[in-house]
Amino acid sequence: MTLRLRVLPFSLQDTMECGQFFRFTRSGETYIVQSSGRIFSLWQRGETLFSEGVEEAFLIQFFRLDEDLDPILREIDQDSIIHQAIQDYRGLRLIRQDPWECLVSYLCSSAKSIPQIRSIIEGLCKSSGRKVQFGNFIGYEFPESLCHASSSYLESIGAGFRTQYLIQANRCIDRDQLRAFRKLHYLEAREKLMRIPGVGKKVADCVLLYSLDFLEAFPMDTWIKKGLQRTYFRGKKMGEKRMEQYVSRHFGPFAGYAQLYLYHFWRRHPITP
DNA sequence: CGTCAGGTAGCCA
DNA sequence: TGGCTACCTGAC
Repeated sequence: MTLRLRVLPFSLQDTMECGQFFRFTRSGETYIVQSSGRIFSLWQRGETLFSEGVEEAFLIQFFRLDEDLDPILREIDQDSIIHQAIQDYRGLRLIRQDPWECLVSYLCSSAKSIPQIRSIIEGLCKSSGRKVQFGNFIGYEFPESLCHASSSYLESIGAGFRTQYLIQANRCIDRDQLRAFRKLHYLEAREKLMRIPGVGKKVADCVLLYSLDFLEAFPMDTWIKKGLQRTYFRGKKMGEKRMEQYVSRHFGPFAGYAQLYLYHFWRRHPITP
């Protein structure tokens, strides 16, 4: 059965391909997505989002469709650069990921390109064994636990030094504990996440923003750093601390959305120093 | 063959 | 706080 939803503003392509989420494959105009134990397809025509294999309520929480995007964009629209990004990618939305899947994904992300991250994650999923089919597409479910993944297996799929992060994180945290962080204040939740081996500021902020509804989190990756330095600080060297304070004050409580737009923008218009 | 990558942790000034 | 390095590994 095909589901149709009218959504405005919404850009499926930017939302899927901006780098926040890894578990999808695209064929033509259609995306096959795996998240939270589901597998479903998505495509967009004009203002209508079509979907098969998933219920409406899930899509609404997945794409945060219950959140009115326009007022948020108005609020972060504080300068000409973000203004440009908003013009270009209006409808780019934050995806609400499963916290465990999100943590594991971003633990794999350090010093890896997106295709490499995806390949590690796919390897992990294959090891969990549970095969799922959707039309002609064969996928594998995200492992609930990494207890059965040996370190030699993790290395064989290219996890490298992230192997120990995965094994130790798996030992010390689970999905329910991650969910419980929602109740905390941002800095407190961040500090607790950073006690997990392999989780520093950047990964913590990704988990907070992409899966735990902390919209003030602003993951400082190298693209964003370069972009901020070049464009907002005229090439002047800035400490990371000052940059954090700046974006938090400049963009306010929805800074995470600003990060999403700027990141996407700078990846498409690479910074050449 | 060397360098570098969407990061973290550990050590030092 | 700021700065530097090693860490696995594959890509350029």
